[in-house]
Amino acid sequence: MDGLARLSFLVQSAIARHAAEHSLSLVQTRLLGILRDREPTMNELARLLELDKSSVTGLVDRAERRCLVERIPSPADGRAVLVRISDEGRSLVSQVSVRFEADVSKMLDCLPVSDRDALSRLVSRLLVAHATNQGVDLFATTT
Amino acid sequence: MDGLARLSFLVQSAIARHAAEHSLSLVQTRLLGILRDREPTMNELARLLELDKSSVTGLVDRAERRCLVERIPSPADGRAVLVRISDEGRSLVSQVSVRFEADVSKMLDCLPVSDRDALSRLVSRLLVAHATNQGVDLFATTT
DNA sequence: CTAATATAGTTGGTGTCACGTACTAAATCA
DNA sequence: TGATTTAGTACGTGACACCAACTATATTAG
Repeated sequence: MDGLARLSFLVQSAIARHAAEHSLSLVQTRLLGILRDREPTMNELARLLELDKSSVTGLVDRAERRCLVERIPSPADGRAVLVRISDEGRSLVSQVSVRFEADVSKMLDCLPVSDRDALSRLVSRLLVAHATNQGVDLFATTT
Repeated sequence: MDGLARLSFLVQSAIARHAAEHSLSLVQTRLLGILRDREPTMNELARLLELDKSSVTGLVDRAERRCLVERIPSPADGRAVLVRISDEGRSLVSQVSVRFEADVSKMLDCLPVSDRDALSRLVSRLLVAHATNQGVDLFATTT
């Protein structure tokens, strides 16, 4: 299934294109996307992004320099830091997201509605399937 | 349709994981994937990868240093250079591709066969749809 | 309660990757 | 033939990713 790979490159480049309109990189956009509904520690962020923790330090540094996110000392753990998205960060990522979704809709326009629903259902199911596998993987690798 | 974005990150990270087993980056792998059935000039390569031509120089430099590709002077144009994949490059990319496809099949295992076919059909159709749009875009921008 | 260990995060060094600009050489146009 | 376009490279900069080493806080053992 080579098609999935090619589709993923298309999707990524669409996101990157809209992100670039706001001088955001793909990774910065992904960071902000994750922070929309979470306030994780650096460590959790590294796990969510599948990055080394030292990579996350630089990522958050650059985002913080642009006032897109904020480091908050964790009240629960003196070592830990919570990362919180700023209003500006939230605004930027939502603009990118809106434009990207417009792109996707346009691309889906050529499909009949029933196919669109089918696709949506299949994609969700794949994500769920992966999430469970991921759980297993994590369990396996951390043991 | 946030799902498509998340799926694309999953796919990319799966490819990256298998590529890393052979010390290949995602971009290097993509380069080799493109070269499997083509022998483009640097310029065409830049268009295929949607990169600046100066970026392609470095990309091919690093691949050539590892003997994964070869620069061939174009017989038709004294300025141009053709990029050809080597046997080793072909072998590496095919190994990555095999493992990735195994991943995908495993992920698809939890879907009924009819859904798998449906997904495959939908993905192909999206790619075709995009290709035509892309064609239009290219026509528009190059005119 | 202190000493050993584990954990959270940063720092510094290296390499990949992407871009813009400036350049060389070959092709094309006038 | 002289001017302009085109293919590719060189160089400088910055984002990004990793590893190894380090600091500081937490946790655990004795």
